[in-house]
Amino acid sequence: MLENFEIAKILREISEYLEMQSVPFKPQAYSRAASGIEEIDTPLADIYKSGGLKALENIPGIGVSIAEKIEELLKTGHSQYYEELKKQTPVDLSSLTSVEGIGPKSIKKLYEKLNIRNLADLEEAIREGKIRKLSGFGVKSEENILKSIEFLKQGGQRFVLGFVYPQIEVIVGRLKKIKGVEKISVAGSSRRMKETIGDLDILIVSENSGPVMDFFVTMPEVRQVLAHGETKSMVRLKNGMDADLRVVPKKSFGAALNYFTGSKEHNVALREIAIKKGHKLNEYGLFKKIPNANENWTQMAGETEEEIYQALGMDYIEPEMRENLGEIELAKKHQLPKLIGYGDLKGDLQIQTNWTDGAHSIEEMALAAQKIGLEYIAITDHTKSLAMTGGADEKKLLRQMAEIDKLNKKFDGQFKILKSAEVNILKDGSLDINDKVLAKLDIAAAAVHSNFNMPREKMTKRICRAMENPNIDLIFHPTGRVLLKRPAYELDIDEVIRVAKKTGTCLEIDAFPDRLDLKDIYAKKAIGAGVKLAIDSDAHSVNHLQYLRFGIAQARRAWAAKKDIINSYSWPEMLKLLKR
DNA sequence: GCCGTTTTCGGCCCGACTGTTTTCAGTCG
Repeated sequence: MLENFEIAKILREISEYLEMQSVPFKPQAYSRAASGIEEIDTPLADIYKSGGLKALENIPGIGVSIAEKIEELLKTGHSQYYEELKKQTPVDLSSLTSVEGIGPKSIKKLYEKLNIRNLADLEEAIREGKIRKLSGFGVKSEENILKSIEFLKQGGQRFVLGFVYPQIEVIVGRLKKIKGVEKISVAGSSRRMKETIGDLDILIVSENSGPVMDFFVTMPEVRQVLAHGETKSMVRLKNGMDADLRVVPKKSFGAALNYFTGSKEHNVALREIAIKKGHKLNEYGLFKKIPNANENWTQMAGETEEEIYQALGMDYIEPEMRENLGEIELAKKHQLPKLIGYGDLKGDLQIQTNWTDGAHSIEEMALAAQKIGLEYIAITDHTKSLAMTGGADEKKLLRQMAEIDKLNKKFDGQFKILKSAEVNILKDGSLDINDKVLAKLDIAAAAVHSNFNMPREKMTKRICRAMENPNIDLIFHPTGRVLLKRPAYELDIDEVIRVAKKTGTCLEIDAFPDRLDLKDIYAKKAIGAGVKLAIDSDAHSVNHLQYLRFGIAQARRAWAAKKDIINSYSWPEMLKLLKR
């Protein structure tokens, strides 16, 4: 049975094929349907089973025709319509569209003129100088395509943590329930909450590993079994990610967890400390020599990580900090910062609604935020120069403010909606909303959404000029990167941090999984300079609020304490921290 | 192909940028 993401992917490809043929309006319809499907947590198969075609049509963006195509996909695993389209242009759409600057029309031309079907074909054609001869392409296009392919290659087979996290939780949750599984934990970069991960490592303690392993290799997510043993199994999942499961003895669980969590650099440093003390640290435990017994070791610690760190003479180090960037020295001196916790946020300062490109109303977003325990949100719809989103002009912003006043009355102090905006920073650093209206907002944020290819100095000046505006409290996603897709624009981050400090402007950690912007090391720099940060979901729908977790993780990787994050304060206290 | 506190038919996010062109197609957000 096809899963939601697989069906969404097919609909999205249909949209791109229709785009190739310049079919009007249908591409957007298919693309919207795909987005609608990505928004829902219930499997389409279940929706269809319980309510048939009618239930499918209730999903936003899905009508009679697309519902029938989903029905066909669920029943047969195929779509005639999709396959007809694919036959006309049999190319690897998802990889080709991931090249920056290449869209459906170019893909069609490249296939028809040069028989290019995938990235390898494309790269070869460029090396042979064939692309520049096509009308509409030139030397510059070749250079840009090549640059983008190189960037994609560097990403390799990595996955954005936040996007695969739900699947990880399902797998771990299921394993946890198996009889005889005493302990379970993810390890590796997923436990350190790195922004992207290469594979998934899971450790368990169980007296009887056979049935656990059997279960693991036959999970519905598994595409291929790479190894299936008593203590270790490896599978490749349908999404292309590898997952390893190891069974370890109870007395070694902490040591194994420490070893497989890494980072490698952190582990090497720990092992050196052990050696200096005359001990030995490996994935089975921390051992000391038995006097007078040649090469005989006895275990000092290993069942938990805490006892290992303690035995090495230091405080427990949170996984997010284990990069050997000074955390070990602090742990020895008992001076580790108390990191902001996963439940410490009281508000969310970047929320999009259906006033622009969000999926839900202001009230729906507020209720969803309240449900996950937040006390306030700021509504930050796009502004007018971002035309594609229906960005707000001054008039529309004022209308929205009135609407928010009404809603706040309705919430009657139980929840607070703050008036804000994601104001667009124009090419010269000026803003597309006038100061008079900006001053009326509770909090205003600014961000760059266009002209990414500016020289470093110009881009730095542009952002700094926005920060000099007394009405701008916060800069959203300050470096503009999109993980595995687009690098950050050229920017002097030290200068941006300096001006942020000088002007009292806050910087954001955008928690959206493929942004995580500022990234950990920049956020750490900002905190070090005394700049306050905000952790925001950048939610475009109620489901996105859960992404806050990944922003908090990034902040923890940046050694942030609660006091460094403005939205860990109640809203009246938070407003007092702003420069306005 | 979808959708309706402007509509069950007639609209659909649209302006800027890039690199190719000599006035514009394609892509992006």
